[in-house]
Amino acid sequence: MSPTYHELVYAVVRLVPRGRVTTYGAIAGFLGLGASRMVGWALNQLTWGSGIPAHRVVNRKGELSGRHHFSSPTLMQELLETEGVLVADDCVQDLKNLFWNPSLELGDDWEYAPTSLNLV
DNA sequence: TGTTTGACCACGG
DNA sequence: GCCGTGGCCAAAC
Repeated sequence: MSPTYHELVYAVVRLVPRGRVTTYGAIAGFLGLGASRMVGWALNQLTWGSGIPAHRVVNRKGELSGRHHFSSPTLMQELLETEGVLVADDCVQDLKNLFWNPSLELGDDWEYAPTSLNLV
């Protein structure tokens, strides 16, 4: 079964460590989607049953652009702060330091594998 | 089947 | 360094 870009995005987001954040563009570029919007759209399909830490995905400015899609507008910030990520004015502080680069951490030869979905 | 939309990004002024 | 514009690809209407 060929994975859709949703599944690719989900797999990558699940691999984001606690206390770290990544960006839509990083995921899009890493997956070679070429369209960062698709990442956001894919995450829009997420539900709390998916077990995907979507709160660790922010836009390139570090702003919590997707907070409005959570159960509560402040939930995203709460989750990040719980993981030790400083958030102020809906923006991740010290994004440059907390940024998690998929292609750098996983390597350019990383491939989607169903087993990745079993990780939490 | 064609149009619109979307949790965005890069670029130019 | 901020603002406007184009592009990007797939799903929803």
